[in-house]
Formats: sequence, structure tokens, C-alpha cells
Amino acid sequence: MIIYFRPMRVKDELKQEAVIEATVKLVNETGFVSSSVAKIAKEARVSPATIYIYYKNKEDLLVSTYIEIKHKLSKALLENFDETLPIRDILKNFWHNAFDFARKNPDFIKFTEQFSNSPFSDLVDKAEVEKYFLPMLSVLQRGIEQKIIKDVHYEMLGAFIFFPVMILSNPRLCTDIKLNEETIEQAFTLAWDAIKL
Amino acid sequence: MIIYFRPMRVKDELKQEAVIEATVKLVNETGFVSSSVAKIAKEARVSPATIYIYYKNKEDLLVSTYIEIKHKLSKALLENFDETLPIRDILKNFWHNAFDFARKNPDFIKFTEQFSNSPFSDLVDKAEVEKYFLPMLSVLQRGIEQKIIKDVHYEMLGAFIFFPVMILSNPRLCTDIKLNEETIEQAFTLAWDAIKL
Amino acid sequence: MIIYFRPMRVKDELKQEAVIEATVKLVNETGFVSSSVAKIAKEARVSPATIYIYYKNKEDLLVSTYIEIKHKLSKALLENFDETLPIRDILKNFWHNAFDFARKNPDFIKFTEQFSNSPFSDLVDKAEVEKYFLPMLSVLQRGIEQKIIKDVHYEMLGAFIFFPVMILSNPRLCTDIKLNEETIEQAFTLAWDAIKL
Amino acid sequence: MIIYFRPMRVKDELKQEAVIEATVKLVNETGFVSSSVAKIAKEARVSPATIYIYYKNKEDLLVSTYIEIKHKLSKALLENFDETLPIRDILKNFWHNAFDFARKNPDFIKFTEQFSNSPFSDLVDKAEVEKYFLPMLSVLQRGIEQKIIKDVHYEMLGAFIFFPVMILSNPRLCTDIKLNEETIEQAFTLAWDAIKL
DNA sequence: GATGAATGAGTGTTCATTCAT
DNA sequence: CATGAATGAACACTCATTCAT
Repeated sequence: MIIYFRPMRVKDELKQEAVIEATVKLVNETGFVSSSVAKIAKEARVSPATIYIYYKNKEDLLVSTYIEIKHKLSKALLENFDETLPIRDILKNFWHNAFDFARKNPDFIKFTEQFSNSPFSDLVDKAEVEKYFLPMLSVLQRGIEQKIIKDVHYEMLGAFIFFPVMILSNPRLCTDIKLNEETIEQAFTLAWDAIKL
Repeated sequence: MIIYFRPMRVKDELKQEAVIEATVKLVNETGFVSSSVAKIAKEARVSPATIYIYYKNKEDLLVSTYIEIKHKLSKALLENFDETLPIRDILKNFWHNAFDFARKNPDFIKFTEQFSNSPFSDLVDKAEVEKYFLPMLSVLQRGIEQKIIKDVHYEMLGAFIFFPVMILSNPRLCTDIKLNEETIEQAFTLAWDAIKL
Repeated sequence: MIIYFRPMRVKDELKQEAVIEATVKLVNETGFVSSSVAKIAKEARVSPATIYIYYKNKEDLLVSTYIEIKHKLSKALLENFDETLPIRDILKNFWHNAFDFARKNPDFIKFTEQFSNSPFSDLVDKAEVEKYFLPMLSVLQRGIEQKIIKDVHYEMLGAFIFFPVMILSNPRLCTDIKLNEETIEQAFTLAWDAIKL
Repeated sequence: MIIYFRPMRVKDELKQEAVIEATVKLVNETGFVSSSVAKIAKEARVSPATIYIYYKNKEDLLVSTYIEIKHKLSKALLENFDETLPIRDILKNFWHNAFDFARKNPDFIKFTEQFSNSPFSDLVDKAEVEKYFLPMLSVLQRGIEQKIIKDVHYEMLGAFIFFPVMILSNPRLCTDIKLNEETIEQAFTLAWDAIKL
């Protein structure tokens, strides 16, 4: 009997997932500055060289991780999306989805916030990320046409209905607010009052 | 009585200022990751060793720079602060001050945003920074008591009247909105609608 | 059953040996103060980073080098060790082994002397090094019991039969004595006269 | 009344002494490697620049400190030196002086041992140091002529009557021997037995 | 005589990445 | 596919020394 110690050439998705998890964890805990490839590899129980099989370089690893998270986020946000509901209800559903995601995946939120405020974010194809949110945009557009929502630039509307979620979920920014059904509902009232006509 | 004071070669304030400027510039352009002490020193036309005369270490340099900027910001925000005016006018004045500062010092805004979303921000004495904004807080408090402003946590109010400024001024987040008198006024309407009763 | 074992690129023992040699050489020639890791690496024709694969840090490199040498020394000293011989002959054999080693490996002697007089030596597990010399100790013990050797502390005996070798072999201390069969024999006479009853 | 903050040009011997003390202390505690001029200056409560008034450079500081200590040592050793006494008594007096000095100035001993085993010692004018010990040499010479002492090289005699003092006084080498009148007397017996005819 | 600011060159160490296996 | 060894370049930081005062 002969044993060849040559593993099958099976792309190991578990490994790739472990690398992403390790990246998020390390970046959140220690920041980009001290998140070296060697440390990420160690955390993921993988050789540094292995990372270079999946990603072109460190930059690619970080950007890919970001996009991956954004993708997960967008899927979460659009859950139960129903165009036929009243606009306020659509936004409210979206709003709750966002807080749900933030509560369940605080690491992802932390990572994206750190990432999107760094020059790394310039490397991301904005269009690709934005397209996930197109359905929301068309809802806002409809709201404006129906004179339900103020007729201002969609980025301004976003500043009052998308970003507050991020801010309120960010423990670095909001240290003593407690996120529960009541406060989330409260916050939505403010957001809706801001944009509604 | 006259005292002829013959000082030793004295700490050069111009140099220290150059170091801070270089820090902000480099961090904004290339991020924390690739803003090495050597590069900052070069940008400031100073020896790396000199930086260690003014700051204990790199961390100290970054944190001090952040606090310095926050201090400047707070002074700018409270300009023309007049407690006797109607609450809406006080907030509006504050709002315009904020956009003014952001327009004149985009580098400072960029830096603080990157900084406050990084683990470095954990090293800052929050209380010290917050105290600059106490006057604003007491205005909000009064508004609540007078049933002009919604009775919710001040952090939630902040998410709708302080952070929108940051978001709208951030070219990374708002790529095509044009900041002018009109849009700023517009934005304030949204903000006020959000928090007013 | 046959196992084809295909190893990764494997730690290069030649490289490690070269690092130790370079360390000894440089420390002897220029002292600890100016024996930087970079210089040692250059001397060993190796990257500075490579040294950190084999040793945790510079301290570890120096301490390991010292222990390695002590180990070699102890093996050399105990060559032809024969408990059945008269005590004087055992000591004499030991004595000649020591001078042989010192003559053949002057660098090792120089290094250990510099090392053991520096604060680095506090980092060495003394017990581990001492155990190599236990056989000699038991010989001395026997000599005392048989009333052949003076009944004094073993460290004192050591000061007269172990250290003189070091002193006489040290060109820094003994500049004009010539070490040959005659002088070594002479020195042993003095040592033996010192400790014998 | 005018006050000129221009101190008198008085060479401050206290300062110089403080520098030497600081040097010895730091080198003993942390070794040559981490005894920087800045640290020594701080320990001596003096500016780094001040040290360069008294010494050409760091090397000069270390070497001068060594010679200074050696000078003190030699003066201590030759106390009560009386040529007319029997040779054994002269040596014994010397022996006791040496242990006295070692007991009272362990820092000096530690420093000289570290120094003389480092390449720094090559920078010392050996002749200058040796001349302090010439009286001892002539005693040994006389002993040889009178057939009281073995007719061997003076360096070999030294290895048995000078160095044992160093070894026995060195806590790094002799960890559990207790130095008291009895053991010192004991050690002298061994030393004398070694060299006497 | 005495100083603290200033510095280029150097320190120990870690980096992102490649290579042979 | 996957690895740990290997590395030159870079890292944060300290060095011995000088300079203006």
C-alpha cells in the first residue's frame, strides 16, 4: 500500500471563509495598521502563502472582504421587500432589516465603517455596491413623485434614513443608547419626519 | 527689575505645526496604514527623531493631532453662540458653522472621520472631547423641556443634527451633492423636521 | 507500507550554523554593543528576517549561542572521563581537555567570557549548564571524603582548578604567557597544590 | 537690579563625579548595550551635551571610568604595604585589602569585570594600569629569588593569587559561597599553597 | 560651562510577498 | 492546492553627537 501525501486539488471553501472571518476579526480588534497577512493567516490557521492563492495581494483581500460583506448586507436589507406596500411601510421594513443585521453582525458593521472611511474605499467599484440598493432608490423616487417625500437629492435623503442606522448601531459613536424595539421605532419616527413632505 | 532671560535653543512651534499638517495630509491621502513616521517626517521636512521630541510615540502623535482638530472644530462650532435666541436659530447657526468649517477644512473632517472609526479612537478621553459640546447639549435639553424638541436620547438627536453634516460633507460618501447655501438650508429643514415635535 | 514523504522547503541547518558562527565572530571582534542583528546577518550571508525564524529575538540568539557553546565545552571536557583512575589523574585529564578545547576554539572561550560577565548571563538557566559538570563535582566530593582534597566549598575548589584555565587561555588577560605542554603542566602543579590536602 | 542668567565658569567636579557614578550604575544594571549617553545623562541629572564637555565621546567616557576605578582599586590594594614584612604576610595583607575593596565596592568590581572582558579593554593603555601593581610584582620576584615561591611566569602566579579574588567576589560566578573572615582565610591558604615552593 | 533641541544613521523587528517542494 | 522557509524593504524608535544659545 502506498500513500501519496498529495492532497486533492479541491478548492477549499472552508479555508477561504476562515480567512475572511480572520480578516474581519483582526481588523476590528487591532485596526488595519497591525493586521498583517501573517497574523491573519495564523488566526485562520492557514499558511500566509495560501492567502495568495485566493487573493492577488493584501489590498485585494481587504477589498474583497468588504464587498462580500456589503453583498450580505444588501441581501439582508431587501428581505421581505414588497413594492406594493405603502412607501412608509417599505422604508420601515428596510429600517428594521438594517438594525437586525447590525445587531446580529456587529463585526461586519464595524469593519465596513472602518473600511469605508479609509482610502481603501477608493479602490471599490462604487457602482457595483450601489446597484444592490437600486430598489430602495426607486422607492424614494416614487415617493417624491407622489409628493409624499421631500424633493431633494437622494444622497440627502440617504443621510437621514440610511446613515442614522449606522451611527446608532456604532458602539464607538453611541455609547449609551440601548437598541431595542422602542428606540428603533423612535429613531424611525425621526427619520420619517425628516424626509416626509 | 529687569530679567535678561537667555533661553536655550527653544522648541520650534513652526516645526510642531508642520508635523501636524503633514500627519493630516498623509493620513488623508494614504490612510493610517501607509502613513509611517518616516514619511510624515519627510513631508514635514523634519528628522524622524524630531517627532519623538514632541510626541511620545506614533500613537501619541495621532491622538494628539485628533484632539487638536476636535478642539479647533468645537471653537468654530460655537462661534456666535447666543443662548438668548430661539432654539431653532441657535441650531441653525451651529449648523452653518459646521458646514463652514467643513468647507474650509475638508482635511480636518476627513482625518477625524477616519480616526474616529479606527481603534485609535478608543485611546481618546471621550469626556474631554465631549465637554466642548456641552453648550449644545443644554440647548437641546431646553428644547425638550419647552416641548419644542422630541423627548428622546441626546445621542439620537445628535444622529440627526450633528452627523448629517459629517455625512454630507464627506466626499467619500456623497459624491455628487453640491454643497451651497440652498442645499445646506434644505438639509437643515430635514434635520429640524426630524427632531422638532 | 511505504510512505512518500514530500517535505516543504525545510529549515536549513547550514544557515543556522552560519548565524551562530557569525554571532560568535562579531561579538568577539566588536563586542555586544556593536554586534547588531543586521551585521550578524550580513556576516552570515543571510537576511536579518531569517534570523527571526530561528530565534525569537536578539536576546534569544545570544543566549542560545552561549548555551550551545557551553554544551560543546562540557562534552569536550568529559572526554576520556574514567572514574576508576586516581583523582589527580582524572583532574589532570580534565585539565588537558580544557586547554585543548581552549586552544582549538579560542573564539568560543572569548565569547563565553564576555557573555558570562554581562547581564545577559542572568537570563541563562544556571542549573541546566551546571548539570554538565556534575561528574566533576562528584570526583571532588570523593577526593574530600578520601582526605586527598581540602574540605572547602566546591566553588572555592573551582576557583583554583576550573577558572585558571579560562584566565590562562584568555589572551586579553595573559598577554605573554605561551601555552604549551610545559606551561600547562606547570599550571596544573599549582592548581593541584592549591586544592590537595 | 539686573540678573544675568549666565552661570559662573566653574568646572563642576560634582557633576563629573555624578556622571561616573551614573555610568557605573547603568552599565551594571543594564549592560553596555543599553547604556546610552542620554540615559546616563538623565541618571546623572545632567544634559547629554554636558558629558561631551568632560569626555571626547562615549568610548572615552567608558574607558576613563574604567581607569578611574582601577586607580582607586590599586590604591586600596597597596594600603599598609610594608616591604619589610615576610612575603607571605605581604601577600596576605594584599589579599585582605582586595576582598575588603570588593565587599565595599561591588559595583566597581562588577563594572571592571564586564569591561575587561569586552573589546573596550583593548583601548586601555595596559602599561598604565599595570604600573599600579609593580610593587606586588617585585615582591613576587623577590619570593622567587629566595626560593619561597615557584619559579614560574608572573602571569601564572597572578592566575592563582589575584584572579581568585575576582572570581570569589563575583556573585555571578559564585552564587552560594559566603565571604567572611573564615572563607577568605581558607581561600588564601589555597592560593598560597598553589604558588609556594 | 552648560543646556535642550535637533538630527542622520542606526537599532531590533515585522512586513508583504515569493519560492521550492 | 497548500505549505513553511526565506527575504529585502520597511517599520517604529533610539543612538551618539552637534549646535545655537
